[in-house]
Amino acid sequence: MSINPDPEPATAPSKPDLPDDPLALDNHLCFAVYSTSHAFSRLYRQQLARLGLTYPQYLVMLVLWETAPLPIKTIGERLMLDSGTLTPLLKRMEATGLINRERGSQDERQVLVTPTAAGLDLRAKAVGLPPSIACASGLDLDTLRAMAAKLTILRSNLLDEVNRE
Amino acid sequence: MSINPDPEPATAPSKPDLPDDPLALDNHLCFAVYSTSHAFSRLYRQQLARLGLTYPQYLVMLVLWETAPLPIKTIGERLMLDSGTLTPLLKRMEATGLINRERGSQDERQVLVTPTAAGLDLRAKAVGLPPSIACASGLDLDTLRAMAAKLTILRSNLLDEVNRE
DNA sequence: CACAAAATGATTGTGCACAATTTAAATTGC
DNA sequence: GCAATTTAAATTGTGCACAATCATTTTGTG
Repeated sequence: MSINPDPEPATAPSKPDLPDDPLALDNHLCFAVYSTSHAFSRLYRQQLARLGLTYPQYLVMLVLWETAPLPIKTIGERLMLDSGTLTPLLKRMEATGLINRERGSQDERQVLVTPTAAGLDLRAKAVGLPPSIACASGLDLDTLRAMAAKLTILRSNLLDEVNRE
Repeated sequence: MSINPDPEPATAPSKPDLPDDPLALDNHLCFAVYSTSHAFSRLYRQQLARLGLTYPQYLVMLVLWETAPLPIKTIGERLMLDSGTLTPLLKRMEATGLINRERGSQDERQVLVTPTAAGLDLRAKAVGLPPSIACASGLDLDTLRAMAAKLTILRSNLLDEVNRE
């Protein structure tokens, strides 16, 4: 980590006792990502309330609006979530009438997830969200695009390391 | 959102049916942040296992290694977490012997959190982590610093919007 | 064909996050 | 001086995340 924007002023640091401490919270990129993720989640919670969706449920709908039906496995690969997360989440979405779940006919192991008519209708109410959030971000589209691209590279590198054990 | 790096190639888009769909998952910066946060969490889970810490517990220790004792309120402001998250988390940390919790003497509402000797000793085992994670990120320090700075601005803008209702 | 290995989800258990409410203590306003 | 308000934590309830494990089905190989 060690993300300290100050080039060691040596005279008037904001934290005199920790001029360039790698263990300082503010030097942790992971915390910037973690806390920004929570900030997104809170803003989406407000915006998604009227759609009756949580943020992870919104992500599932994004995937299903692109392609459907899909097995849970594919949804999990797309969102990087496992069955321990998705099985109960999808059961809640089925209970609220947004999706249907049924075993695949040619492969009985799979559970195919399909949006209901209500789930498809929700898309029209969701189209206003991305522009609204982009506006709230206060950053221009080029900056947002550049951040997403760098984060995707970072994520890929981190996951490579995780899988290297 | 609308984070599409392609300037509308019109001829060979990677997703022919969704050339520049604002509702496409890959156009959501929030998902890049969300999934990168999970990737960090998984890598830290591996690295922190030998310290007996979860990632949020590690963040609490970072705060306490900077300043202690601290009331729960201050820890929550620093990490942007509320008492509903911190109270049980700190109780678990007390149970594992990393911190002590005691009511403040001058203000009986407060619970002051202090690292134990074991909690302070853990710092020596944690110093290797930030460089290890920075290496795993595969990005140079300037890039990491720049990302953290932009995320901090983004987070601030998002939270302003949340509090504007 | 048989049968071991792999793939797909479901289940179980732990630990965050957070909204909403409650309790108790401190502060304020009159 | 004391009721009304504010503040700090705790509690309650819901919903992710994820490791570990299990059951079922499919597939690969002799």
